[in-house]
Amino acid sequence: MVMSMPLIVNCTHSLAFGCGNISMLQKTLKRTVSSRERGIGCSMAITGDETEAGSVAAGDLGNSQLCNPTSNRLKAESRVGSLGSQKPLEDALQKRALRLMKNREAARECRRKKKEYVRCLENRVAVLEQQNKTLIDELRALKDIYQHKVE
DNA sequence: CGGAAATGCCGTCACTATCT
DNA sequence: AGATAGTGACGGCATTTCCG
Repeated sequence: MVMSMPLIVNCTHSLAFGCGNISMLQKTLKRTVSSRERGIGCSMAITGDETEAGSVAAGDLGNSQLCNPTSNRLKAESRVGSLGSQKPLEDALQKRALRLMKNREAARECRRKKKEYVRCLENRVAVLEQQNKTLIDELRALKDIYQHKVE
């Protein structure tokens, strides 16, 4: 799978819309644009052996779960169910709960991997900077020796 | 010391690539 | 074609840092 990483990972979200339908629409529109605008990326393959066990918080449920318990999709699913018996509704709800749970775990894993990837890159930068420093010193020493021989 | 800004983490949604 | 996994983007909340 081809993955792209934004160059700037963190950003502060200063605009605060609610959790209602309008905000969801705005969110969706904004997302659709922004995800296509992004052209620059870098592959997220971890090539180093500098791995580290990520500190993943235990799965306590967050706040935003309470924010929008009935999304548009759920409502649509519920509508389908309400036309017939109760069973399809239950199935839809169960299916949604399962999907959310899986996605929650996937997101956790994704973040863990991303952090590990960033750590690897940082380690690599540190190693390369050290190597660069060493090589510069070596070059300086050799130049020095050469200078003395010429004289 | 209190409020604002910054940062970190989380859950969710939308989208895409891949699998079956 | 539908199911699934992975991930970017977003908003919300908690905590930390900064500054008047």
